[in-house]
Amino acid sequence: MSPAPARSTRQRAAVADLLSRVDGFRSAQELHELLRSEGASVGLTTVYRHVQALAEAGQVDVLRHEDGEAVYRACGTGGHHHHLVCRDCGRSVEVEGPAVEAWTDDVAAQHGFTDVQHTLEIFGTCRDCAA
Amino acid sequence: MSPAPARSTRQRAAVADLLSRVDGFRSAQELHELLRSEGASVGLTTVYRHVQALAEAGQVDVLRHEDGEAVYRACGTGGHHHHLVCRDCGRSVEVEGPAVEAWTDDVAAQHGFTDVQHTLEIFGTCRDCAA
DNA sequence: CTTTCGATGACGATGATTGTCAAAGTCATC
DNA sequence: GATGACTTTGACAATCATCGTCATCGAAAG
Repeated sequence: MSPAPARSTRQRAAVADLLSRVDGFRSAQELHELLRSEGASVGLTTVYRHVQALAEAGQVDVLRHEDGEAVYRACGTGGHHHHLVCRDCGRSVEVEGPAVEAWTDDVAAQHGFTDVQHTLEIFGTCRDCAA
Repeated sequence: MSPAPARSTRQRAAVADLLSRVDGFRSAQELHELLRSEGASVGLTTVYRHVQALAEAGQVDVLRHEDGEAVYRACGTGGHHHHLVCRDCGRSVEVEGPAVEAWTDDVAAQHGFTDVQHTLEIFGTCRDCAA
């Protein structure tokens, strides 16, 4: 198999750049809107493709709103972490919880589960949105 | 406002009963399939309605697969708890983590977030499915 | 039994996501 | 700078879960 070249295109750069500038979780549709409003015309399909590629590459984190819509965010830390997300504005804080990691592995092992992963997200209303 | 009558119908009973017999998370579509295969004909729309009503009433738990599909399960414990879910067969174990609850509230408070909730699910492969 | 009104379900509508494929762009090479 | 091979793009159609509609059915009360 070929090592996947990954060409640099205007669209790829635009999506990656936008994600790095926004400090909250956004849906593909929202990102598409933002790009258009900034004058950078990128097809919706392309936004989906890049956002998913970045997610698979581990460069952005994905989670789901209550309604199931996928939202994306570029995170500073490359390692494993969780999020404290404002349910109003989408702004989020990256948090780590070593104790939680250990606990989940423990629980899984106790019940004979292997190949363990977990999801942990905290939702709330941030100070600004509480106004 | 009226106190919501909630009539007892064959369909309502069938959905509730099925959920109580199945020990794993199932999607509305899967539940609909199961009901049909058991001979109990219930409309898909009706399955959706009951499953959501039960979820709002706190009688079943909801979570989302990776692909965003909602899956439901009737849980024994009424209180707040989390799940250890087999990603192959959907079977799940209810677990509690008092330490985690405290930690999430703590973290949220530190960052000025209020009205806090959280989701925590552990995915793995159960012993049976590891074969 | 009859009336009343919520419950049902076939069907269409919605909305996010994915598949398709011709046209345009990128990169290595000449 | 031009060329060719191969990738990426994006308009559009297709999927798929889920929700809205509304005529019809059935449970419960009188």
